Amino acid sequence: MSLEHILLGMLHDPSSGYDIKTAFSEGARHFWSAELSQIYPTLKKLEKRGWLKSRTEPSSKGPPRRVYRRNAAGRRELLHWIGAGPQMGTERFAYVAQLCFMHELDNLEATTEFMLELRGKLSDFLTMLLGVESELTGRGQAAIDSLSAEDFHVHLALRMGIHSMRAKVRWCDEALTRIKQRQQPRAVRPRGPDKNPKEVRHG
Amino acid sequence: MSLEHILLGMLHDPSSGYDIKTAFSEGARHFWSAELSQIYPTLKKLEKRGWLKSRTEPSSKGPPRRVYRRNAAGRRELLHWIGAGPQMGTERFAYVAQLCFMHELDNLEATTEFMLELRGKLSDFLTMLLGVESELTGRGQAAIDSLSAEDFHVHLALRMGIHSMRAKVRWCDEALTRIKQRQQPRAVRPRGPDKNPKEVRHG
DNA sequence: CGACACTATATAAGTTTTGCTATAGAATAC
DNA sequence: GTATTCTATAGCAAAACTTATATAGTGTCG
Repeated sequence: MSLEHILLGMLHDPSSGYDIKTAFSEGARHFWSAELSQIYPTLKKLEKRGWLKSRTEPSSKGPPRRVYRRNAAGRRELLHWIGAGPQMGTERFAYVAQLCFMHELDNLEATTEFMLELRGKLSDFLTMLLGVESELTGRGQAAIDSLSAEDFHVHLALRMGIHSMRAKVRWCDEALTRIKQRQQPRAVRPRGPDKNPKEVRHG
Repeated sequence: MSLEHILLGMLHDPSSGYDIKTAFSEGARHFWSAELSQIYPTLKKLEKRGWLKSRTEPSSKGPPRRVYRRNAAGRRELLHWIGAGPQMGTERFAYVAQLCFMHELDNLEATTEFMLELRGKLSDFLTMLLGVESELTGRGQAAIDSLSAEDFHVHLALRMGIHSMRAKVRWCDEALTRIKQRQQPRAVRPRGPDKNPKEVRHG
């Protein structure tokens, strides 16, 4: 189970279930996410297994917090997990399946609208990730060089989300171009080698 | 539930649970996947709900096949799903979490090894996707222009996987470069504006 | 002909994840 | 002063998903 190990990894610094949920809503969102109703029982399970220790802390702004922290056994388990090599889970993208099936609509306008909406969402996500990056590395290459070992690795991880989102936004643009091209199949091809075109309008 | 709708989408052409599993193992793998033990009960559920019809067919190489096909009600449900706009599920990448936590190891050699192994796996996946693409569009732009509406949309979907995988392979390369840079922090920066370097080895 | 691999369907058992609901103190808005 | 929102924990039901196992016909290799 990956969530168990991800919690172990996050609990180097002590934090509550609520803190972890907050982390998933912010920077960590590009690689994992979980609901509170999954986080709380998992924390309990990990403590029962002897990988975490908890204590209650008074809170200035709400009910008392139960703060968990990883112990030596938990660290051993974490190292075992990351030592087992990259874990490749199944990637699932419902929107790609939706796109696949849009041929049933028999007009490309719906596909265009779909891709535009998707582009907006992906682009918003990219913007968020770039914001997280500039918080981390703000002042250019010099700041990147002086990151702590932890932030260096977090930054590497963040770069994956940025590369991936940028690629997906570009994919949307490519798709929109292909759709336009298909809607006007008789248009001139830019800089084609054919000097005697036969399919051009208004030749 | 997405799997239900994905099965509805795939069952324009009649096929068995086994056929669908095969599709998930091949081209469709870059956007969804499911086990037989999840596919069979879902097909039954969809038939009970009146969205699919099934019949048994004799098979030349094994026990009789139960072949499902979407009906008009199933098509309506599918169109409703794709009309609701892009469904953005939670993306989960255990390997990015693993990378995040590798700072605990206090040496970058493990990180290098990890990224190299990951690069290999991602690159293999990319190769597979490019193979599927060339089966679909083999003979260049002309072949792309003459795709059926269905294959056109499938190709758009496939391009997402290709863009995304390519970006991830590039991310691995970038990460490996950053790691090297960090291991030799005193090396000359290429084409820097500083004409009087102070931190360069061997002058 | 027996072992093995492949095609095909099916179910049981268990895990993982989501969604909804309840409780409750503290801060903020109207 | 009441309503809403934020912080914080907890439990339950249902959905989604995985792993393991069972059955059975068919072809093939030795």
